[in-house]
Amino acid sequence: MPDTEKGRAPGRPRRFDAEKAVTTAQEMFHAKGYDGVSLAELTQAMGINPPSFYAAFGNKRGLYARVLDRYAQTGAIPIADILRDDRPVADCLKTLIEEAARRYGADPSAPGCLVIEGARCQDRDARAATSAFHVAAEDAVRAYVAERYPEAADRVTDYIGTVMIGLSARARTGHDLDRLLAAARLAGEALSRDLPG
Amino acid sequence: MPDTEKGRAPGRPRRFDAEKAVTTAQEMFHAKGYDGVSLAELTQAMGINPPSFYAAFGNKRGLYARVLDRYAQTGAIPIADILRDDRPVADCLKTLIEEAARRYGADPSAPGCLVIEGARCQDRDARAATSAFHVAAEDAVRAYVAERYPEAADRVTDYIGTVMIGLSARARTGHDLDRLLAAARLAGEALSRDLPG
DNA sequence: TGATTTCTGTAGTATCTACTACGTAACGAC
DNA sequence: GTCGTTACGTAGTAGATACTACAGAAATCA
Repeated sequence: MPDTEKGRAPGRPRRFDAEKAVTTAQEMFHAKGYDGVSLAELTQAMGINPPSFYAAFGNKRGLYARVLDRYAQTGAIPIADILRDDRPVADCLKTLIEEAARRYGADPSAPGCLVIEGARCQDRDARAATSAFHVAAEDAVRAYVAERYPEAADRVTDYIGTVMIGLSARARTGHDLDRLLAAARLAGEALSRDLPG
Repeated sequence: MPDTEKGRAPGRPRRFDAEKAVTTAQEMFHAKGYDGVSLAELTQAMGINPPSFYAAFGNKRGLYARVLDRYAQTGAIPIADILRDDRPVADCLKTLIEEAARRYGADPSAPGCLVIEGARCQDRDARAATSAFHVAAEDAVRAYVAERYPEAADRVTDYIGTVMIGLSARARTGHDLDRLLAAARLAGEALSRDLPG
């Protein structure tokens, strides 16, 4: 059974790189949002025609799902690495929101969080797709806090979510890294008070 | 010169109440956002046809401008009343964000802040219109803080803005009043720490 | 060599969007 | 009554949207 991986499938070979196209799409969705990017823009940026697009990705939502997967692996905040069991909970949560501020403000051409901003589009399915990622991230935070502060877990998780959404939105309205970081640091003060270490 | 106010203008009288139509539009924009409401939906809800709409409001943005004006007078947070000179700054700012949480979560059919959410639509002109209101509100907060804490004004204003945007977004994703208020109260803790009274 | 499979480009589709041309109806003024 | 003015309903406009039917091209398989 040789060439199981590269045993060229029959049929005319695809002339564009689908992975590269997903990367391009990620940049566009991050820059302008799901609603702000039209299929015509996508296909033009990819250098292909609509039929090739639909053959490769199914539809706009299908491409968006692949973009979200890619973002989760390459662009999203590594929550599990930041929320450590060997350090104070409040410190780790502060690190989390400061890291969010840094990433959201790092690239002015892709401001904010792709997932958070994607949750605000008009397309139901696209919103649902982002929601899954968002819920997973929130659950991770809640479980982390609950382990040492069960009573505070819901409240703190809501607060963290509120701040991160706010930071993402402020990044999108053009606030620079310094201002985002200052706001994140101030937001962290509430955690020191609520989670005495 | 009698009847200057009610000296009926010549021509066929308008058969619909423009003010009531603005109220209807406000509810719709607040419920679904600027992009989420089409002209067809607006005219249908108003019980009129497109030509009557355009004669009365100019275009969709014109109507939105009137909605924003109305919201500023009837639905927005009375910032000037909340930020008092005879009370600690941190207390007033806490009251501000808690009042925001209350209003954003008060009506599930009109969640969040009309201005804040309007700033996230795809139409440039509509965004600019909301931006004016948003900037004015932020300037009021900044000036208030600066009077007694000049060094902290920018940072605190950014933080307040971040939290309020976050609260508005969370209201829109269905969080109830209690959760919004709890997050707002926790957010207020940072102010106590940053603005020692 | 076909036969089969898959991709590609041309050229569309229906539907939605904000917006309007036009003829008529309803008023006040005279 | 007629005139001027304004609002009205009918029926559209152009442009954008996501998406596709179809025929031909380029590969593997027999």
